[in-house]
Amino acid sequence: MGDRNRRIALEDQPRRQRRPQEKLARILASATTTFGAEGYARARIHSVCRSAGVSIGTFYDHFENKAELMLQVAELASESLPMPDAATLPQLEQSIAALAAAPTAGISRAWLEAIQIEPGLFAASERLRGVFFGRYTQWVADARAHRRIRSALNDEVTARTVLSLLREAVSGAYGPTGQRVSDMARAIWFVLYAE
Amino acid sequence: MGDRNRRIALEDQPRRQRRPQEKLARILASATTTFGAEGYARARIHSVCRSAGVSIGTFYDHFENKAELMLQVAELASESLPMPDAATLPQLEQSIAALAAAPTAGISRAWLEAIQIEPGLFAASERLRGVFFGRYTQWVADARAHRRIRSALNDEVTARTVLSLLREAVSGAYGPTGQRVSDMARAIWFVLYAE
Amino acid sequence: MGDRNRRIALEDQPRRQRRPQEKLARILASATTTFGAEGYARARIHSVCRSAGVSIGTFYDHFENKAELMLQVAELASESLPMPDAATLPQLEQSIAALAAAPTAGISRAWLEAIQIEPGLFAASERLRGVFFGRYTQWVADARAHRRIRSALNDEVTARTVLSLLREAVSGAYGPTGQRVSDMARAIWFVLYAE
Amino acid sequence: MGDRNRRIALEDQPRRQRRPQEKLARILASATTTFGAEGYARARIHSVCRSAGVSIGTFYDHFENKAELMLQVAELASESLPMPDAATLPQLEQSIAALAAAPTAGISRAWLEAIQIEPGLFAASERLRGVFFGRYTQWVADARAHRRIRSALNDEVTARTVLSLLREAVSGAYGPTGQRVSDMARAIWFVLYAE
DNA sequence: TATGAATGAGCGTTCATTCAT
DNA sequence: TATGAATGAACGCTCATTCAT
Repeated sequence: MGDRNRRIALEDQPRRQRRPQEKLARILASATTTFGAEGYARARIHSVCRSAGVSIGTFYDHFENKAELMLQVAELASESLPMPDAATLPQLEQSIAALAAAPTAGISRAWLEAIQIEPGLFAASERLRGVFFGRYTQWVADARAHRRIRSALNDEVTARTVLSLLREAVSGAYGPTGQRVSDMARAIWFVLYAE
Repeated sequence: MGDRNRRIALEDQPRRQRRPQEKLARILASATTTFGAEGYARARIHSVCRSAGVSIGTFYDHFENKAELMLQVAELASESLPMPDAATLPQLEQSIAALAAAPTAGISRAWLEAIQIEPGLFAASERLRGVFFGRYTQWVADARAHRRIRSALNDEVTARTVLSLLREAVSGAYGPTGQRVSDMARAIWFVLYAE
Repeated sequence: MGDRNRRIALEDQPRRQRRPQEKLARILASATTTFGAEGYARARIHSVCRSAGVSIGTFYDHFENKAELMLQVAELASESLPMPDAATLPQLEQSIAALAAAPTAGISRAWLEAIQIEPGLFAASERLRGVFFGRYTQWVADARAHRRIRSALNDEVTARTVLSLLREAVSGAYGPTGQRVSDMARAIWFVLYAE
Repeated sequence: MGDRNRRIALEDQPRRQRRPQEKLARILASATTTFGAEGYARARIHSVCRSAGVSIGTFYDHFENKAELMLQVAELASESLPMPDAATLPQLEQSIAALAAAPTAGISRAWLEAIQIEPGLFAASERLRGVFFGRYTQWVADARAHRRIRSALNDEVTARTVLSLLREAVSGAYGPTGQRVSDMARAIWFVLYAE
């Protein structure tokens, strides 16, 4: 029922009623979900458009091609990605659970897939990598500074480790989400604070 | 005897007309390389067959479809995957470097991609996950037993962490391989042995 | 008076908000260039409008569709097309060079392409053909009368020949323009005046 | 009736019955007709395949893409194009009429369209141009030698003129074919032999 | 009168899979 | 048993045209 009504409702809306800005946002939101759920190659522009309530033509008014959509989705995800709160282990676990439940959860894997397929994404991938590693290295340094930790694992290696474990936590295909998140929270806690 | 000689002669030839068993092996080897390098979706059956020196028809005599090929490749990789040698950090690093250079290096990511795309692979993925986690949990336990370590991180969580970091080491898309391997070796060493 | 001044002021502006008449003229000029350069099918209404400084909506207020634009461009070109000056060979060559440099140069080929694609243009093409052939036959007759030539090639055939060679000269895809123009000027001179 | 039966007949044929060579030939024949009738851009691969009785996949086994098909069609047309017989005016007219009735008649215009659209065809167009001009210049020289003609129009310019007029004759969009062919035959005769 | 965001049919192309030989 | 030519659904993307503002 909801589905049918919704479709009718959308069709009943006059052509220009929804604001342009909103359309772009809806495309990005839809793409985030779709790329996250299906990966890059498998995600179909058609589906992204349909679930955004937007025509294919409109999509191509906003994006050059599929690769550019992926790029914008990845950049949006990277900007809006909050650093997990590592004050206590329960808080860390909660932060990661929130990350895993967010629409951006699968974007990391989709991005890894995309940069392998699309040569044009290479430069951007280098840049995003730098941004991410930099932010996480800082985050590691800050978290440890609070506790005056001197780990055997330096901040850079720890950051790379944390990123890898976060990816496992939020978009791992293996095992029930709860267990995964909990396990990875422990692991991250350990690499952060064990002396 | 003539027959035998002929067979031997044929085996000396670099391609074609070898025994069926060998064809299957060549397909699997070729698929391992191809899936590892290109990922699941991007890999083309055509390419696998060509680089195996086998016709497409022959391929479909041995495998139901692309998914089954992926499954057999994954199972072969899981069986033949040697446990890294974690006696010393340099040895661990060397083991991981060997893993990264092996043809199976990219299979893990290709598998993750495949189980997302092919619904029929779900059951197998559950099974393989069990096998892998079990083997690595045992490996962790053994490694720690040698050193009488009592880590804050239990063996199961450590195993899952190690697997995630190994994946990052061998098929991460980011950064130069040497640095990646070296960093991940340190991280794995740390989660294994820090008390 | 204020009104008048304002209008003048507006005309001084290079773009936008001029009188409707002028918009139509700008569209036609832009379309002439675009069709000439790109051909009919490849030319995009979007580009024509943008380089005319006119919105797509305004365009469709003036023209039913792409075919009608082509028609008006072709008719404008046929009306404004000056007959080459065939008093002397150098003058003929110069006239043709001017034709080749004019924005209308490529219209002939675009028109040929358009009447093949758009069934609705058939009637107009018949009419334009009559106009063209009539004018050129007259031009041939006049040119020959000046010199009291009695060619073995009658005026109608000569006109058709001249038109074909002019098309080759101004929009031939082959060879450098200068050579092409020079060669075709000679050929036209020959079919006009050889007895 | 013929049409229906034909279609059924084709469907009844087993998959591999028609010889491979024949398929390629059928594609080329179909493409020649289609490109000739519709031009390059308007011709649809789909139509070419359907009228060749071949699937799209098969088409792409034989040709890289649409541009390569056009190239092969153009080269085939250029190879098989017989030089018109210019012994007498009636024979010349008959030769041109045969050219106009041949499937290759429209290829010249389609080719001109294609090289404008496809950058990859540029090199080939230069080569084909050289071949054509060379062959026609020789043809002009031979024809004139038979009659010991010394025209005011040199052989190269004449060849270019003849090519332009032949194009007008065989694929001109204007006027009934018979008249067109007859007119152009006269014009060609004139530029060849008038002293 | 003027705008340009929105539409979607239709294009060229790919590739897993089939089956006559 | 082995082959590879053949298939066609499905993809990413274009652009003439419409219509709410």
